[in-house]
Amino acid sequence: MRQSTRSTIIAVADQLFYEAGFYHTSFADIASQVGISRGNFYHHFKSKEELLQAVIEQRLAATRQLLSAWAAGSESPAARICAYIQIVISNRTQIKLHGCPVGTLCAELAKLEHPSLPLANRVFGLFADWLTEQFSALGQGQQARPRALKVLAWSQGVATLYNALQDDEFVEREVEEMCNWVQGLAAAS
Amino acid sequence: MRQSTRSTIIAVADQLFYEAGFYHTSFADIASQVGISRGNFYHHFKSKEELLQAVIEQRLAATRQLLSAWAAGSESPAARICAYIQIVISNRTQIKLHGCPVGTLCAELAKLEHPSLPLANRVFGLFADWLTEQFSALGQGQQARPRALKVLAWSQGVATLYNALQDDEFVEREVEEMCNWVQGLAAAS
DNA sequence: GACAGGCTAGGACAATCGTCCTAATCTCGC
DNA sequence: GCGAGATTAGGACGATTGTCCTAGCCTGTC
Repeated sequence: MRQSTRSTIIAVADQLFYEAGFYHTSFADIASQVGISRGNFYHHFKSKEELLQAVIEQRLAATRQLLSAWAAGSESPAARICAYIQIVISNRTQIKLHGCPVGTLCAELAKLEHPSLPLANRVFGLFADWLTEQFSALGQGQQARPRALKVLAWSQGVATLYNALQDDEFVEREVEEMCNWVQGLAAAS
Repeated sequence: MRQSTRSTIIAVADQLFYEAGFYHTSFADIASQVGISRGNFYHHFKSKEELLQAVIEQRLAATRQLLSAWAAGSESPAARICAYIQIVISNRTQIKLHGCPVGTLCAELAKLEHPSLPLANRVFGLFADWLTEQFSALGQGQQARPRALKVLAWSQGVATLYNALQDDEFVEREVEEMCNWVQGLAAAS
């Protein structure tokens, strides 16, 4: 049980930062959900910022693992890109309630002018680089990165609007169109 | 000078809510920028929520005025839709720093589970309805609303990613592609 | 020039925030 | 089973929050 308390704190903080925002989540909230006392925090993290860093680094690690799994699990680059696109569907319940975990955290930290903003933005970087690889493998050449960013921006926009409008058909329609577009690119190459 | 102080407070709060977020903006911040005392607030607004409502209602009024100006200023529906799309370019400096004012406020209020969230979402509704009208005038029929939401989501995604990645070329490229797509729809009808 | 009412400044208020301190408890090698 | 070090609970701290109260100022009317 050495690492357990620390990793539990990170997991709970991760979820609460997502649900309620970083700034709005207090140590009291996290402590009560973890089941530890408020003052005990500073044995594991010397500040709230250090906790945030740990949360983001855990997200980076989880994202790397997810991307590796997608890369290993799908045969074609187009199927891999569609695996990314489908995340909007598979996480729809959470996205409907709290938006995209990556986008909303980066937007909040930007407004707070928080020192960990560059670290948070690296999650976007992981997705962008991975998608760029897939579009390159699809034979898109110089167009690989622009198209990766297009897919990334598309998913952000869909998540934001889904959170606001709560329109299920909108999401399904957009996901289908986007997958069709990717498969069209694959067929043309 | 009857209404002036109240409207000054709203204008300052509007900007600060955008720059730093609603929750992170305190009465002390607003008061010091307006140049009034902190305790004097409650003569104009009986709570922070009432101030937020006034800010959102001012945004709704400003949005209606903007949309009317675009409707009056452009001949074709396609030109009107492109006027919307170009807002990402004309507001690029602010968007680069703080994201989209509409999207970031709605995302924050959703996480706070704030009672004014439905009111904030109505700003999205204004844009969605206006864009739907333009696509209808373009002869899109049943496709008008889906395409309006697509443009709305697109602008949200571009704003979010621009705020995170700070990539100027990305924005210019996306705006150009989106305008070309709209003009293509117009030519086909 | 007295008076009423809109407006303001300044501070008090309880609550909550992140942070820190200390003493008690637990765990484990010897 | 003893002692060192990791872990914990609980509370104190200064600062800040939204809110409220009160005494005074300003403006305009009779």
